[in-house]
Order: sequence, then C-alpha cells, then structure tokens
Amino acid sequence: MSLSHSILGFLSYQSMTGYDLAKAFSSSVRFFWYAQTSQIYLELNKLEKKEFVTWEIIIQTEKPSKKLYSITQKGKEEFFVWLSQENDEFSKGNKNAFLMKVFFSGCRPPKECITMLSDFINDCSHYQDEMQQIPDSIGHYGGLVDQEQKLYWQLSADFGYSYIHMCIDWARRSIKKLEELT
Amino acid sequence: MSLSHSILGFLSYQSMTGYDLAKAFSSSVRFFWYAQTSQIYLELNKLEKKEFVTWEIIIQTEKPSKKLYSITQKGKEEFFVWLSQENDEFSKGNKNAFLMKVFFSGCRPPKECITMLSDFINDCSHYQDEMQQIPDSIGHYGGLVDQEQKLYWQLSADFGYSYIHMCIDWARRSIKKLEELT
DNA sequence: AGGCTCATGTAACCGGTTACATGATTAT
DNA sequence: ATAATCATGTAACCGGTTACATGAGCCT
Repeated sequence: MSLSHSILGFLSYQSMTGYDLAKAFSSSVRFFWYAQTSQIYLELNKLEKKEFVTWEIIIQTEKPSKKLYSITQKGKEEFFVWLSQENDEFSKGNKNAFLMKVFFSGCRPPKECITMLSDFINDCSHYQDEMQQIPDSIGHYGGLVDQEQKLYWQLSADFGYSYIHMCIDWARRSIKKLEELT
Repeated sequence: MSLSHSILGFLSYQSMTGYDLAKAFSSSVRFFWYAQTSQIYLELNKLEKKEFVTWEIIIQTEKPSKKLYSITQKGKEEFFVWLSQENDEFSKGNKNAFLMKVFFSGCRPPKECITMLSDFINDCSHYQDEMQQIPDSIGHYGGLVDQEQKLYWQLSADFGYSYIHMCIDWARRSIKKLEELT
C-alpha cells in the first residue's frame, strides 16, 4: 500500500484537503503513481480510522466549505516506518501490457507491430511534453519545502525522463529491426 | 486484463497445462508480467467459461494425470482483437513505490537514501543476472516457433535489458548528486 | 522415510478502477 | 443561464495477492 503512505507524505509537508491532494498528485507524482480523486477520499477515510490523520472543517466565504486533513504523530511514525522499509521493485508490480503485445506479435505482419511501436513513440513524446510541466508545478508547491527536498523531487522526475527517453530509443531500434525483415 | 490474453497467446503456440503455463511465464515474460501459479488456474477456469479454451485429461503413467488446455477458434479471435487494440501505457498502470520513497526522502538524512539507492542497484544487478537466463529458456521453448517469432521475444527482452541498464545509470547519478550534498 | 518435481486447486482479502452522484460558488 | 472550478463522496466491480490445501509418482 503506497498511495496511503504518499498521502501521509504530502500531509507531512502541510495540512491539505482531499481536493488539494488530488491536485498535488496529478502535478507531481502522477508519472509513477496515478491516483484517482475518488480513491484519495477513500484512503483518507481509512487513514482516519487508523488514527493516522485528523480533520477539521474550514468554512470559506467565497468557496464551499472543506475538510482540512492533518497528519497525526502516529501517522508520522507510520510514514517513517514505510520510508525505511525494504522494497523489491523488480520481482513484483511490473505489469506491462504493451510489452506483452510485442512479445506475441510474431503471429501478425511486421507492419502491424511497427505501427504499434510508432504509436508508442507518439504516446511517449506526448507524455514527455506533459512531464515538462511537472517542474513548474513542483515549483508552485516548492514554497512549502526547503531546497534539499526539491533535489529528491528532481531525482524522481529524472527517472521519468530517463525512462521515457529509453522507451523512445528502444522503440526506434525495434522498428529498425522489424524493417530489416521486409 | 492481460494475463488471460497472454495465456491465450501461449496456448496459440501449443496446448499446455496450467503447470506448463506457469513455467512458461516464469521463464519468459516474468520481467514484465509476474504471474502466480494459482492465478493461472483461476484464469483458465474463467477462459473456459467464456469458451476461449477447452481441455482434456491426459493420463500419464510415470507422472500424475494432467489437464491439457487448448485454445478454441473463439479464443483465437479474442486474442487477435486484444493484440490489435490500442493501449495507453503511460497514463495508467505505473505504480512505483520505490520512486515514491525517493520523492519523499527529503525528510531524512541523505545517507539513508544513498543506502536505499545502493540496495536498488544491487537488486538491479541481481535481476540482470536472472534475466541473462531468459534467452536460454526461450531457446528451450524455441522449438515451437519460427525464427520470426523469436525476434519479437528478443525485442521484449531488449526492453528489459535497456530498462535495467537505465535504472542502474540513474541510481548511480542520483547517488553522486546526493554525495555532493554532504 | 524424506524430499523433489509434477500437478491442481480454494478462500479470504485488498488495492485500485469505473461509474455514478451531489452541491456550492464564481465568472462570463 | 451555464460553464468552470471547488469540493466530497458512494457502490459495484475486478484483477491480482497471500495463504492454504492436497495428492501422485520418482529418486535416494
């Protein structure tokens, strides 16, 4: 369970509403953890039951009222335990339907796989563009934290850039190999 | 749902038992789709209900009897529909708990993150070694299919190699950046 | 007798998705 | 009016995990 822990992570920066959290997710970590708004509200309820967060109603005059969630001491402890836990990224959790299709593409004309790979490159490029905006939005939230925190944000974003770059390179190489077939 | 479709993919090569499928998965596609043995049996039942597969009991003298599954015409059609469907790999399905930890590591000493990244590199190397064995096991199954099919297997494996190489490079760069902090 | 490979499942659970549902306030 | 933004949820579903359970036949 990583969504709940990353919610705790964001709340450790400052208190936030479910709506704020949804925006924070989509403007920073969505390239490695896309979180649905509805799911965030569900997780907040679960975290409340575990006493990792509390909330208070904030009445606003110009906007609808909102529930401002804060992390508890218990929540902070849970967060730090999670942070220092070992994780095995490579043995589990990699589900790549696209690669599965590549794997099984021997039964159809090479041209179809080339098209699929071209589409993939387009998706990559599109995603690359979207990711360019992430540093801006991180800058927007950047006021909350010190310079050192930003370095870690940068590291995770670098992974994203490197990954997408690798994907494009691989797809181009693959297309070349398939074109040699014909 | 990609597990069920990749089961159909394997069955399109030849008829297999659940046990065979589990071995085929773990010796070929496990680096981008780890499948539990029990899950494979569950999926086979579902595929049977949808009339995508049929089975017959094979009585063996030296070994326990087994259920040999075969793909039906309906199953083949379903498989090809899946193959030619568009997929958006980048907007969904990327859940990376490790990157989440990197993202939130600003609140702890850089040394701890460096350790985490070193462990990550070790995991990568270990995984890299495991992946070296995949071409051999693909060769073992290779008798089933023609040379062209093998190219696609190679492409998907190349993705794996490139990915892991990228991971190691990124982790090394990140460690350097963190060491500059101290 | 003990361990290995071969072989097949069931049950409880869980994180996450999809779709649906609602309502306040502000700006045009 | 009506669209956009702000704001919060529920219900049904689903793919996959974890843990458990069983048993045949072979080898030493």
